[in-house]
Amino acid sequence: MKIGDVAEASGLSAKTIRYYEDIGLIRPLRGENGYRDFARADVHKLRFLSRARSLGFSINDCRLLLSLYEDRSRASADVKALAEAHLRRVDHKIAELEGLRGTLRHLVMQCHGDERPECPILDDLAGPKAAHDG
Amino acid sequence: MKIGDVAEASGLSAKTIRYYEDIGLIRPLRGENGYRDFARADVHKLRFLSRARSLGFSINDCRLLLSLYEDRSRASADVKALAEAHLRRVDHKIAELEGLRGTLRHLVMQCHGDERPECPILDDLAGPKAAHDG
DNA sequence: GTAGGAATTCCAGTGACTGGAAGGTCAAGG
DNA sequence: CCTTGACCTTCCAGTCACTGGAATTCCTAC
Repeated sequence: MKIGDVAEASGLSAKTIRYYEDIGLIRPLRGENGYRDFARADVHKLRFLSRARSLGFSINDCRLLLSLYEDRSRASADVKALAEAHLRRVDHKIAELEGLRGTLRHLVMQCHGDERPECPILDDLAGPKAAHDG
Repeated sequence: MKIGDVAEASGLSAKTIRYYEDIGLIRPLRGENGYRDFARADVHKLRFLSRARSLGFSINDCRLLLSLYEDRSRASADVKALAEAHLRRVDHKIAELEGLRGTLRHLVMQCHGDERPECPILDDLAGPKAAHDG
């Protein structure tokens, strides 16, 4: 199977697949013409990677997940721990963004948004200013 | 004012401040010894940048915000438009993360997380498998 | 034989820094 | 006068996960 077909089958771009080979996530065979020749297992791995990446796992997590996936004697606890750690990171990120969204919303609401220069958004960014000292 | 003091006053690292000069956000003077010599206006700008960055505005947005800030005849509508666009990006990102969090939570809950190898998380990542073909 | 599409490699760029090396400057202390 | 140590300087490399593009080769069809 050539890289274009694999790209279509996995949902990853050919560029990304070559990159994944570069960093050692997959090791496709090569044909006589130098073209990569992907086995079914490679395509399977790439679909696995595609899904894991879409869930926001880092490449490093993906590497670990793949090795756990291929380890028939793994403990599901190891996988769960990884997923939980990632979930906590996602929770944290969401909380951070929600905080920032609150501030942004507040600022946007306060700004009348017309042709005049007065702007509470810029005033906020500029920070507290002494009353007597413009 | 030297870079260390400015770093403390602005909440940015000295490295970051040098970087901001590199990309043209600020232009501090230089003393005879080659050290940067920050004016009050520079510190003010850096605090502005620090705050804008902490609200998630990109460096490019910051550049625009700064120029609007310094343009006495700006229209607040321009600032508001920028902030609203950013707010939409944040909303979008939160929605994306929330979707992915739902999936992760679901998977984590389904995984018993013990010493056995059976793992719904890995099964999900591996994708649909034909029933007769392991 | 020629056009095209798809494959190859390699280099550079993204965003916003961060780390580290190698060296210059300054104030204090012996 | 010399050293120590904190601070400053520049420059290069690395981060993360790709992505774009150039130059070249391969295969297929007409």
